[in-house]
Amino acid sequence: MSRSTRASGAGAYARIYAVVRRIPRGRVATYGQVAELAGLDGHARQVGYALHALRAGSAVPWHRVINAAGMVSPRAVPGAELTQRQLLEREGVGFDLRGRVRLSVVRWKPRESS
DNA sequence: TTTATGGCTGTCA
DNA sequence: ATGACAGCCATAA
Repeated sequence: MSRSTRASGAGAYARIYAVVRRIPRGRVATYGQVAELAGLDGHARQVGYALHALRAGSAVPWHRVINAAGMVSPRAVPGAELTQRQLLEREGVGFDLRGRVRLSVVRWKPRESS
């Protein structure tokens, strides 16, 4: 890091992972929400990239992070969204007929002690 | 260094 | 309610 340490540095990733890791099972959070909690308020996209950088085996439940529409993003890799959906369903997250979750119900609420 | 792309979001029709 | 467009910004090449 020759460049000075700033909020938008590589440390941002660790912060994002920390937030995602805090998401309890059976609950989901939107990219924008995670970004805000990670201090990257407004940089929802950055969260998506950080999660994309993760690899299988990471302790980060990336599948619990979805977009503001309440559904998994149609990533470049076909089938991946189905995998995320299955993981969520396995945790008790109910999906809509259109493949959307009820954010009003499964939306993770930080602050409150689970 | 610049260029191109992207796991989004919010607004308008 | 859904569908389409533009904007923002960091990462990777």
